[in-house]
Amino acid sequence: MRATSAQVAKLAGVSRTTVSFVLNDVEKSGISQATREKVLAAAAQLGYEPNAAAQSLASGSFASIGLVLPEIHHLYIDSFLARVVASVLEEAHLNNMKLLIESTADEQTRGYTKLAKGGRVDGLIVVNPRENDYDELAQINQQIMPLVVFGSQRRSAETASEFSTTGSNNFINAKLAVRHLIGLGHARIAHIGFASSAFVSVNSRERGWLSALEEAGLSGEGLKESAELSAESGYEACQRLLRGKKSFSAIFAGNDTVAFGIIKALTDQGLRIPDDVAIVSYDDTPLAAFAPVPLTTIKTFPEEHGRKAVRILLDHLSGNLEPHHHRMDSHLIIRDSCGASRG
Amino acid sequence: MRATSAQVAKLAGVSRTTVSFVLNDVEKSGISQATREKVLAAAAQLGYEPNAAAQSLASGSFASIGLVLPEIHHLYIDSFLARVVASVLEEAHLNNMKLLIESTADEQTRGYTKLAKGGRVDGLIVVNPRENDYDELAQINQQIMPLVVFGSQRRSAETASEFSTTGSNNFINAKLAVRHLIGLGHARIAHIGFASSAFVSVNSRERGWLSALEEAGLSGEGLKESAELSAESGYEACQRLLRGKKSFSAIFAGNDTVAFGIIKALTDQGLRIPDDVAIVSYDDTPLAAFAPVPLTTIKTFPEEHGRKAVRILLDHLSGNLEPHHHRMDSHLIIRDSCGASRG
DNA sequence: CTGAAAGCGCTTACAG
DNA sequence: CTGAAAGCGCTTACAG
Repeated sequence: MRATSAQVAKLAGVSRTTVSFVLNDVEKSGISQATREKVLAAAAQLGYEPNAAAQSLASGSFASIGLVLPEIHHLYIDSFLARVVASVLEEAHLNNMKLLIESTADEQTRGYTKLAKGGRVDGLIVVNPRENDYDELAQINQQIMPLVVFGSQRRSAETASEFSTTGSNNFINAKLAVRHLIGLGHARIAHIGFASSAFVSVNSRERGWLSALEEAGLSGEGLKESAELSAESGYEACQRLLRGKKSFSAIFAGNDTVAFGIIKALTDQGLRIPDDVAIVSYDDTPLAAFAPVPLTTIKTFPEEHGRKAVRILLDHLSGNLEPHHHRMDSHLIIRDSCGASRG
Repeated sequence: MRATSAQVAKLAGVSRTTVSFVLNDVEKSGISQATREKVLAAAAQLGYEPNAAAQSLASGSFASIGLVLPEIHHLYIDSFLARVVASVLEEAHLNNMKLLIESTADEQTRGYTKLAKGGRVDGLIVVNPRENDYDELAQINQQIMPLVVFGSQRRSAETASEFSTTGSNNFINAKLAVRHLIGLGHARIAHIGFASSAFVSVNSRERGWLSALEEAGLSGEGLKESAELSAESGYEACQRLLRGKKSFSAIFAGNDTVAFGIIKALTDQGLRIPDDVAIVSYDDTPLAAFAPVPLTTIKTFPEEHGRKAVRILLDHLSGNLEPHHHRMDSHLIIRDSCGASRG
């Protein structure tokens, strides 16, 4: 069987206390260098690794964080989430934390609370929750464990301070994208959301689109469709738009993946991009530059936000409970799909 | 603070034993329906969730599996890994197992053993390991905990039985892809691997390419390049190929992501696909059909393999230690990039 | 059908 | 500088 700390103690000729102190680098317990080396040697000789369950139970900490993904289905399709997972994982490991991936499959009760209590984690990072989830999340943050929301913020400033958030400002960025199209002379600008607008990130982008239009005295009436994450669904949403009564000369795509479908739908229809329809999208995923028409898109920084979410969470875990809101300036990457590059 | 089983027991007027039996649905302990309901009610009233660390320590099981990714960097770039993560997660949750994501960043000592011992998991799924890792993996499987390797198998049949594996047969599939090109009349077929050939999956595809060539009396001499996962790296690898002395009329791309870069490199050079250069690639990622030239590609089933890996692992965990090797027939999805569809 | 008690392998005041 | 001992919150034979 596996070695225990008692065996290490015996082999080293010390107590289990000393073994624990040495292996955990406890500062104030001035263990002599000689003792320290004996313990280390004994541990190495036995291939000792502490039992994580016993450690957690005794210390009250799991040394783990939970990453909660909205619909695991998203991971299949969109590279955005994968980048979040990867960056959170890296940063967690850098800080000697394990990472558990959770998802909230259940439709009615999202089950965040159960996750928090039974999740063998010390804190939670919740990616792109729904508007409806916010109360439960705030309660968890207050009563159970610290929590950072990735990818969306609450609308009202008043309640925004309940828990920490990181992520791009969807509203402002969407506005930036649509203003760019307006600046290029477009007046009929459609929008295809990348998922249900129950997701805060989705409806924030939609509101940004609308807000930019209104600012310019334009209307989005009849020019909105929703996709369901995949390029296929973007293709279909664009077809619905084409079949609609309203004409349009530009599309603000909810994200790059959906934009791939939009490009194909337009092309199949014989329309040229950007000549007949200009496109601006969102995310700057790794393939955006390799699309059939290289995508003009909002570059966000999911990796940065992911790492920052971990750091904020660790800060909370170490006692600083002041909520923190991390934003980074996104910007538009101009490629071919918007038509701007041709002067 | 959080409720404990003692509090639930007290509120329900029973012992902690009974609470444990009811909450864990222990079969043979014929708890009366009345008692059962009392316990459930008390647990619900207190919002009781068992402490996972205590459960693990007492039961000796973590109810968790570890998913070990080769280089976490891959996740940033290639959608293939994301599909594996998603499917493994789904299947794990279906079986009430938690999922920890691990990675093996360290170059020299991969650290699988440490992961296994300190990983608070009951078993491991290891994705695309390197050839060098196999001995350590076999040892873990034998001495520490069951383990399933995803995405590659050992070359020799003799040692293949040491641990279970799932994944597509890279060698055979690569051969299939290259034979298809040969069948279309191509005689100078280049290959661009998607990563270092230290990865078993990479060098298996390369061997498949070579084997198909040799079978047809062709040579691959001077026609091999390696990318590093990204579309950009595929672009550059293709440029190197174009600068080389050997001419070629077709490319077998190591995966779809790399193929996106290859398409752009060829197009930028004024070459037409498939007229001047035909392409067949590997994976059938969600965007393969939306590439500038829709990709003819090997369709594998990462989600199926991911789910199967979990099921095999659970089977091992429940005592059946017979190694299992799961393969599925892959096939070629014909789209435009190979030229076959134009008859 | 149910309870008292040992035990899982650590950590951590506390005492020396 | 180091050790004896309590305790973390469960599970699980065992006894009744």
